[in-house]
Amino acid sequence: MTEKSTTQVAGIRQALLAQIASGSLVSGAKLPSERDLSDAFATSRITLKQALLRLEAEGCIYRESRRGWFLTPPPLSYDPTTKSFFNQMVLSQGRQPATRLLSADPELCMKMALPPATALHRIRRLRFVDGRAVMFVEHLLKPDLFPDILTRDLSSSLTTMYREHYGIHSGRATFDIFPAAAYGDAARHLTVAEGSPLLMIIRINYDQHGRVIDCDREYWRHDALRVSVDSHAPAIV
Amino acid sequence: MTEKSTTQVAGIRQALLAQIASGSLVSGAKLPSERDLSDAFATSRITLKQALLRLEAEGCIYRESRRGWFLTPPPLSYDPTTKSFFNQMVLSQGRQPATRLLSADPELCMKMALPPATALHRIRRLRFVDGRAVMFVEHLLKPDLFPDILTRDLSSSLTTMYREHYGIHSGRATFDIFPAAAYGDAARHLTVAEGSPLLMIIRINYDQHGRVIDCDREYWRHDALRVSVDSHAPAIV
DNA sequence: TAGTGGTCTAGACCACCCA
DNA sequence: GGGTGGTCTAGACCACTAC
Repeated sequence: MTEKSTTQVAGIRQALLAQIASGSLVSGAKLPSERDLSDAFATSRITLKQALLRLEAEGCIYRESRRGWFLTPPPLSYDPTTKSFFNQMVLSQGRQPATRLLSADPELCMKMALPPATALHRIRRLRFVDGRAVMFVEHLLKPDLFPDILTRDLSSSLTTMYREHYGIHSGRATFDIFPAAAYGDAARHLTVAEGSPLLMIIRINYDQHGRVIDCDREYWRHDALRVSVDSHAPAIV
Repeated sequence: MTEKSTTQVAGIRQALLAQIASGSLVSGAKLPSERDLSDAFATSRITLKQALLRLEAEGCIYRESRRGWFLTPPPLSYDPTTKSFFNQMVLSQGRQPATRLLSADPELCMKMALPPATALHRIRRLRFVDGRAVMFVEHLLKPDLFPDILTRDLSSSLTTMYREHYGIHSGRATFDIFPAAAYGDAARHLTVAEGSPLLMIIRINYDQHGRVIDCDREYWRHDALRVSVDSHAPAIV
């Protein structure tokens, strides 16, 4: 309104947005290379990249490290107040979920609200929507609740396994949701550049008796979801 | 873990983090200028700036446009399921809230789930915590519910005014929370660079009868809050 | 091996803030 | 008016991907 997009970066951003809106690029499509784009806009690669970084921050495009830039698919809707977890949530929105097990180890860990150096199991998984890696997750479990779990098939639903093999039902959960940045393993597995913005969700699950079951640390591509919450009136309902 | 911080940017980031952790910089303190820092690390200003941008993405530091870089104060905790709004929320966490009215106009607007070109009131405000501008908000009201509201003191709590002057009580609300980027007025009022990451919250408020009261579009500095949700088990299960 | 993005240099000018 | 961050240039080499 006040700024009439006088800078080059803003102008390039607008031009790319127009191309996207015109439908010449479709969801998931790959953009031309940075060098080709900087030639096309008669600017330096750094300036062109700044425009791409802005569009990335807006969630219009994303990159896979060293592979290129792509149009972002529509985001998932994530409602923490429902008990629908990943597979069910993705399927109910007409998308295709997949999960890859990365590692599963016993580990000393000082996270969660537990005595220091409590022995925990750490399961790390990568979750996909329509073939795109959107979430890297670490599950931290209390081993005494889940004997032999590390020998089972850990690429399927953990919630279902808790219920069917261990008689543990998910009840309450608490969520902490905040923007963060990608580093190390999370960045590599999400094929995201170091320092890219992420949306982090830390979730603590409780069973039907109010005991802590496990803690999930979810690293989401920042453009992959919208969190939707409906605060029902506390009345009769 | 796998990456041993081989890049300059990663090394500078680590060094700055160490300085911050050592307490040589305190919350709210201003960092040295980019030129001084790039001299100190014997690198170019662009490279140094990339390290600052990463720390910004992590929420460790923030900038005020053309004024410099500062240490980020602790974030607020934001619970959408409570009915505690801005002033109350900030005070309850031992911080100091403030609000500045930016504008209040009638406007044709096609947002919310309303017939197109519905006449609405648009109130724009800037909200502060401990003197730092953390949220730019647009309130869109249905004018027939709030006669003469544009003539009142709009820098105080709207919720209280709804209740005391119009007999309208807030009931249910829905929230849509997602990362976005700063542009135009939002960027300028938050003294944030164009394209900086934001956390956006779109909130629709309903009254005690289930009617839409208003719609808030909140643009938060991405490092200023954590969203906390407790999904209570739905009754007996 | 060719092409991609990731990183980096050593400068430059401009717009704005503050004393 | 001096210092700040915001923007921009015209190159360069490296690490990795895809073929």
